[in-house]
Amino acid sequence: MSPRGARPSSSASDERAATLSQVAHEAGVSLATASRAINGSPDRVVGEDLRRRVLEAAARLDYSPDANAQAMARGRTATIGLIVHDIADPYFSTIAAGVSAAADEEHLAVTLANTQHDPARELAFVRTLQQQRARAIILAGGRQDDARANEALQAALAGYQHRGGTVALIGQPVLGVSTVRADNGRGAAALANALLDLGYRRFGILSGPDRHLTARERLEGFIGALDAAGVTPDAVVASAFTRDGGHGALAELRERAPEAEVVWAVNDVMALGAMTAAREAGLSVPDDLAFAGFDDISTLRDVAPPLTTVHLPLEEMGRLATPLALDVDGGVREVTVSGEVVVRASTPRR
Amino acid sequence: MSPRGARPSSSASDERAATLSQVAHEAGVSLATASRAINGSPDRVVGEDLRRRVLEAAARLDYSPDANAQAMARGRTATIGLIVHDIADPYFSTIAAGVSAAADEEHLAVTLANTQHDPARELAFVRTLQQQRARAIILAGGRQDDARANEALQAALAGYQHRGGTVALIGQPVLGVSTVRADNGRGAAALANALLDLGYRRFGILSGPDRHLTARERLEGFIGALDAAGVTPDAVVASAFTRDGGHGALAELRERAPEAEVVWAVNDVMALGAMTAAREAGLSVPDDLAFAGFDDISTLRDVAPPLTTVHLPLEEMGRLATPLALDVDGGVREVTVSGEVVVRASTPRR
DNA sequence: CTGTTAGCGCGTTCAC
DNA sequence: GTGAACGCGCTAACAG
Repeated sequence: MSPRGARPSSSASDERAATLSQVAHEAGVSLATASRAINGSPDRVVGEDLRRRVLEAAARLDYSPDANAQAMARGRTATIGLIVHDIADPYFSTIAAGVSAAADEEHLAVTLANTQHDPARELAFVRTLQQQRARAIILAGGRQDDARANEALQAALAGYQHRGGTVALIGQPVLGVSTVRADNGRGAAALANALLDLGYRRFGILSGPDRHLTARERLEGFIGALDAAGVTPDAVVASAFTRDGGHGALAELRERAPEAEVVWAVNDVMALGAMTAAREAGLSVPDDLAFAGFDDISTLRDVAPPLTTVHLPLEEMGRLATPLALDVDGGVREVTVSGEVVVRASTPRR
Repeated sequence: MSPRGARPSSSASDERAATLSQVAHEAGVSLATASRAINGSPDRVVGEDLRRRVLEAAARLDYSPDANAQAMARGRTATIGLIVHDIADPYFSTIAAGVSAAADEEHLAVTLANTQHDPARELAFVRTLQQQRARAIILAGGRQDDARANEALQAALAGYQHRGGTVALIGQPVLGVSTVRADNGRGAAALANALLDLGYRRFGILSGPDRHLTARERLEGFIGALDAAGVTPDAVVASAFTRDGGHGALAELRERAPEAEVVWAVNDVMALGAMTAAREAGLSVPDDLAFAGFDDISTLRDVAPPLTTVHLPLEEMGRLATPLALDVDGGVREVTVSGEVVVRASTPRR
């Protein structure tokens, strides 16, 4: 193996990185001075000359501070944990992009945890992040109305917070921590009204799991608005909150609501899956059946016909969650973003 | 604030977590014994009785090992870094899901770095991950043929490796490290032949940036196959390797290749963007113009008409990269996955 | 402004 | 088997 890469000008180049004390030695100053020069604490009080000497020595040795040692000495890390249900889902990957961008600005590293929709894994990740002493945890994704799971999670988060960690949620504030939430009910109601305005009267609804709070909020908002207009949906079919959930549930919906003019799914991926299923069944969209969703994931830009939905600023939500999560002053805050109805060609006027 | 969460049975419950030595004290054993009992080093030589006492004490104190301290003492972390161009792009988020799953199995945490297509940021992340002493780094995304940027990156990676870090790429092996690569040339050629078989003779091509190696490999494979059949593309238009790149470049392609029967873009997101642009221009897909892509991102499941493409096992590629990245024995290995042509309705027989 | 000295929490030699 | 002591690399008092 020929030696490659950086080559310190002096002495032996070990397998391991140069340490601060080596830098200090090389610069002929004390450890403390080297530390101050390189880090420049709030009190940037190192003589310009020494400071320069240290920096040069560091460059010469290709010094790279050890974040673990710093974390240890400082008592806190520069890491933020992000827990999502499924990073491959555009909903979450967009949120992740937002969190990542915001974390970047704060010079924080992001540890990604992908639960694959498994509450047990979610719990395990909270513990792992606690071990890493992550400064904050952001939990993205709607909660379920599952007392046991929520209690376990809440206990784990409480333990984490008890030790100085801070937490934010993107979803529902059921856990007593700061939360970025979407005004699901209002958004869904607005969408329902928009569809009514367009002339739709026969609705088939693909709801998520009964206990999924986001699904429930949206469903209630939507049905409430229909109700106010004296309209009752032909059928409401529950399924998983995923693309495949929507895809698989369409057949039942058609059976139970053969007269439906429009199918509304509680999120976009479900709507897309259902739309595909409709096509597979030989239907034409939107002529035979119209479709609408919720979220406005970026994927929709290239879907035909363009899907009517409720726009949520997903990346922004990820961004917003970051300062909330980092907020140490213990206040439980709540930020609500509102959804905006976007009518597109998947729901033409009737 | 009412105290909530875990409550140690004994003494005061500090703001900070219980330490191993507290556990040792609580259990009436030495620090060393506690360490061995909880960790069970290769030499699991702690009496069953003591072991039990320690574990109980740990549970009572709600002990949570400090990963930073462990990393420090052990000399290595349990973290793997993942650098991607854009986590919101389905191509990368799917790879990320694969990496995440594989890392999970190895009990490694994943630090996510999102470069937003900026080489400078990429470099910065390599440094950050080095500071974190991440055990390995996975760089996903095709390289550019940019000597300066590549050299800088290569130097940074070499420094990282010099200090014991290991690296793997998902893309091209231009950096002298282990790589998971797709057989882009062969896949593209197979696609070209499939399109020829379907009766297409007039091709409009949306290539990526000239210096983008993945784009180039695919382009060359495709054109080579056309060539062998005595066919020359009507036009090749370069653009960004993104959805918007494809979307924006379609107009020029139509201008330069008005007779084209099919548009092939070097990746799916570009093809989708272009397809949308075609529709916006009033064309019907695939009747007026057929489309094909490359990658088979999951998004395609719900696109209409279904897009013909070359399937790449993206999640699997992320999975495969993980052991490669972790491989300490210094061998530069290369794994090639092959793409499989998938003909769908976006390219009907002519 | 700069240097000395304690730790941070844990793994790991060494002795016993 | 178990315990005592050292060190990982760095920051943060505390002195000068």
